[in-house]
Amino acid sequence: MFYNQVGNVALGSRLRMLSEKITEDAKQIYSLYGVNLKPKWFPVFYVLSHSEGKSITVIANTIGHSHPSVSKIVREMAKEGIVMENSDKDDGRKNIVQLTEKGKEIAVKIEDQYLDVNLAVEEALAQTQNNIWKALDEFEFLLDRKSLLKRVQDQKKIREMKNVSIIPYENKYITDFKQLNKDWITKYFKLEGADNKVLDHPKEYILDKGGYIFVALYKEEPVGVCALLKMEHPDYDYELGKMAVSDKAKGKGIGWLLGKAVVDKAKSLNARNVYLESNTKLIPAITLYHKLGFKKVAGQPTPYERCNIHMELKF
Amino acid sequence: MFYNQVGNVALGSRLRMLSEKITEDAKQIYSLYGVNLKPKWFPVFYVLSHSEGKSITVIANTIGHSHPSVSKIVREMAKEGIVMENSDKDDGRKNIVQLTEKGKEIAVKIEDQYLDVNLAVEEALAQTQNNIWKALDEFEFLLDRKSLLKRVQDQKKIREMKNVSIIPYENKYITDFKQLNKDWITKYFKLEGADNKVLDHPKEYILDKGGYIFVALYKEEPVGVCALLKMEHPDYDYELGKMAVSDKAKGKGIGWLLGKAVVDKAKSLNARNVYLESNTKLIPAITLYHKLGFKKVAGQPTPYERCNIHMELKF
DNA sequence: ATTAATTACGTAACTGATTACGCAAATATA
DNA sequence: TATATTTGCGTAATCAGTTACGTAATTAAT
Repeated sequence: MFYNQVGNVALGSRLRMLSEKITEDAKQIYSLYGVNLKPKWFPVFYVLSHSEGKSITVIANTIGHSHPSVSKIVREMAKEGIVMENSDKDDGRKNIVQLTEKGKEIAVKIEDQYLDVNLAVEEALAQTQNNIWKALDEFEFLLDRKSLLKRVQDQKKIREMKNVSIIPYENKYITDFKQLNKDWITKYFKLEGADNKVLDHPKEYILDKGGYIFVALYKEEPVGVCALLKMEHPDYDYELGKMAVSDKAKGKGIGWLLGKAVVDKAKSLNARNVYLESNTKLIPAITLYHKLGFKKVAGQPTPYERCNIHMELKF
Repeated sequence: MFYNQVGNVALGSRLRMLSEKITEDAKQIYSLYGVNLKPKWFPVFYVLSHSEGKSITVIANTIGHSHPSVSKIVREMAKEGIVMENSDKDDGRKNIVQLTEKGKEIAVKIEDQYLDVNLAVEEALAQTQNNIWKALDEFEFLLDRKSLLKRVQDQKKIREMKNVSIIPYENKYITDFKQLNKDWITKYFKLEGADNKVLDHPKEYILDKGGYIFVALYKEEPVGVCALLKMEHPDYDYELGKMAVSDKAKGKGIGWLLGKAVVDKAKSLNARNVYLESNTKLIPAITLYHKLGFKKVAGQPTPYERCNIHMELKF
């Protein structure tokens, strides 16, 4: 069968098809019992047969339909004399729907049908290994906790992370190092003197001073950079800085991989800690730093105007 | 949740709702991958990406849609430049659809999406006790073997049989005995002299001669009758006759219960066999006699014109 | 006490499927 | 070879739901 071959991508279509098949039979089942109800009326009818009048939106919410859907169904049922509509005395907007005498007669007649359908389905399900009701319950529970979309997004990220490699800086990446940083800085702030100095001469200002730079490649193309800078400070040994990830490569976990590489490097150098400066406007960056284990600390003097938050990761 | 409360009657609705939820997410998943496909196009797209051109009906049959549905989908996809249509050289009626270059590019792009969706769903399903795919397989298999309608019908019959009681004839049923028989005879044939004799005087012509009559009550109301008549014949001991079931009580297994009662009575009387006469036009009756164990035999002389088949049950 | 926001619900338009129907091409039959 | 039947597929109408939007009634805020 086609849907077994296609795989999980087509679960939606398959569910719809089974649903149609069942509804088709349902139509005939109603006529079998001489009950003049359309299958689509059933959820509304059921709600009303267990209560003394409910408003349109209340019905819609309990059965999980939109209110126009209920509105239409109620009108059809009213035409058949199964329900009657009255506006609420206290709230003129509300349309209170309840079963007529005829409707109540149907409610009695239909009891046998409930019994038979329940037994028929139960008997069938008893023969299965995987109970479809329970399967639906479980699957809906899982989707409630985390939507299909989110699950696929996560899977995408995991797969794409495999195409990302973090390598040590080489001189050929000098323009990428500058451009990637320039891009994000100018997007949110403006380039400062200190930026130009470091971005134009990474060797002199970072590497030669005992620092390190990492480059993230996505399918061999440089899409992110991050530096570990040596600090001359009594309390701090290293600083994480110049982290930049290209916009088109966002959402692949590249920032996390770069941060991890820098932190791991610092650890391997027996650093006591890593320090960093950022701006609270950069919410995704701050979130990332938290994930990496950084905590907010009181500020240090900094040459950068844009900096308004200071963080530290203690080993 | 509503649908758990309602029970099996609403399985169709519930499946549809989950299907909608999934399709909703699917829409966003496509855009996540920059693939310009509507979810509803997917089955058609999938078929085409695995073949070199197929006709509308062939696609419709493989994906289990109606052909107008495929026709519309193809037109939409053609408008987007994803597929192209050409009429078949050998058969001018056929519209052969295949992917364009653009379509093939999408087919490549979408591969990653297949992978991610599959893994995402599989990961979710791994956490369930009742696998929804397997549940669907099993349930569809069961429905293929016996439709939901048939299952409910059977259940209805079983329940209604419980409301049927088979009791010995009493004089107060004399009009029912006559009317029920008259109804079916005049519906298919015409009343004969022999009929009137027996129907007007059951005591004289049946009971006093060593025969028996049974009455079927449905909810205390007489809805069927059947007689076991003593025969004066070297080969046959008893005859099953005057079986009648009211139209409004058909499909409740009443005929079977009456037949069973008569046959059991004959057995308890140490009869060697039971004989009967009928007409091949009465297909449900003949089927019932077969179910009770009667077999066709060569005819005996009979006072009834309508009789064209003779059957015997040997103990 | 106004004014603004929210709520209830009806109408209209849209969506993704279906069945019904009709025409033309191909195939079977007399 | 002419006619009847079957097949392929497009168009139209329908169905069961949706979203979008407008209006009136109620409730909240100034």
